Amino acid sequence: MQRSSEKPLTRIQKQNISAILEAALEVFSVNGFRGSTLDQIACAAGISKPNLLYYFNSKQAIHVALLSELLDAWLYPLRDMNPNGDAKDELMNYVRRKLDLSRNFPRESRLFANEIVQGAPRIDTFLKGDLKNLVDEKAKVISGWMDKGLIARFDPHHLIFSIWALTQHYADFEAQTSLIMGKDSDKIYDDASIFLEAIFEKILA
Amino acid sequence: MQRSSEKPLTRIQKQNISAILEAALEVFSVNGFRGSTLDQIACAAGISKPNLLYYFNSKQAIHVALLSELLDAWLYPLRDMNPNGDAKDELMNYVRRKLDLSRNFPRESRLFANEIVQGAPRIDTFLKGDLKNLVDEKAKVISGWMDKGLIARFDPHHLIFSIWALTQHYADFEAQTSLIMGKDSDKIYDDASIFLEAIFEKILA
DNA sequence: ATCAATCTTGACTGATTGGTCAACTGTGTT
DNA sequence: AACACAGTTGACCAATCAGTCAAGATTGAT
Repeated sequence: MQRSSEKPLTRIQKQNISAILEAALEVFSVNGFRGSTLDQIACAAGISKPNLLYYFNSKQAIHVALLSELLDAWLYPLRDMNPNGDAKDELMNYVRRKLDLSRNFPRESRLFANEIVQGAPRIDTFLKGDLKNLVDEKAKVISGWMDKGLIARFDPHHLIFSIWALTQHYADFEAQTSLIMGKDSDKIYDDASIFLEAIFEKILA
Repeated sequence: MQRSSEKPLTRIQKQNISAILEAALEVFSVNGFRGSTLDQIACAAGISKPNLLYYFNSKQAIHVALLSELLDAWLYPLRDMNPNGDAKDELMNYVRRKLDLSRNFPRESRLFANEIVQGAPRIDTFLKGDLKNLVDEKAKVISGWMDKGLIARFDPHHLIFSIWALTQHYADFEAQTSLIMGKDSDKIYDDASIFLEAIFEKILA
């Protein structure tokens, strides 16, 4: 089956493809690409391995499909930052939305983290293309806000990186934080939300 | 060969073991545990695979040896934080030392990150044992500083997490930051150092 | 020089895994 | 009912990989 064709999907196709992607996300985000097997994914999706390969031609094809789905959602909150909005509100809102993304989609965050930690072999064109452009653009916006004295002056790129680092940490390193805190991650996110709100309030002031 | 015996190591043993660990660090930190092969490690170490297995009984044994080496170095800067020192200096110093660790030992940081992202299967006893104890102890120290009004009040655990997140990000996500900034990572670390210095100055005030 | 212990490796093995294929079944359209 | 096509799978294959083994090479103490 060629997933590139333009025919509308049948009921069974929709159902199986989404089951496969859900299963693959679960498996890839825990074991990484090389550490995951098609049998695991097929089993988790409730179908046979040949049937899985009927919908996706290769293991890589599944991985690519997952990553491209993810990258859109990933960019959205930053893209949505409004240059004409209130500087501090826009940034605080970005922090909140990014933390919500970690809370609600930790597997996606870990899938992405796995990919970057290992040198981003499959998404470097995305990183130095779409992502770089967007970040450069928003860094300029933030820099403009700093020029007007609406928020404190810092390197805007590193300010963006710090938001990423602080919010993703709770998803990517959840195993660590929850073992150290001895709490389930939902309560940790509640505290994290208060903490991040407070420090960014001070940073931006 | 049993690595548990107490005999002193020969010249050849020292040489080969350190070559193996160096090679394994390089390979594991890029490919993860399951993504790395003994052939890769043996080749990088300049020896044959059976010879590698003469020094370490299994792939896991190499991994465990690397991780335990790493965990000591990992704890050191936090353990070294002096309860009787100047609160702000001690914390700023911890940030600096942690960033230096990322700059000078990015492979170790990525090895650790790989392990945590995948749920910390092999080091959870360390996390909820030694690490938790140390973090709890230092959180109390920080909390004491906050009580005395020496630094601003926050959840001390999350303050520690934020230092980890911000400093490790530059090692673990180096692929991302260097592609977006279009600079080599050494220059990025110079800017990161200035940025982190500035924001923690504001956070702690 | 000898000899025992250490060190080294080519050639294997058994298990796992990504992917194929031919044959079979289910679906929906006429 | 009949038929074309979508969907499904057991059995298989070739490649890869962790780990073994027996035989040979090196080392260093005497």
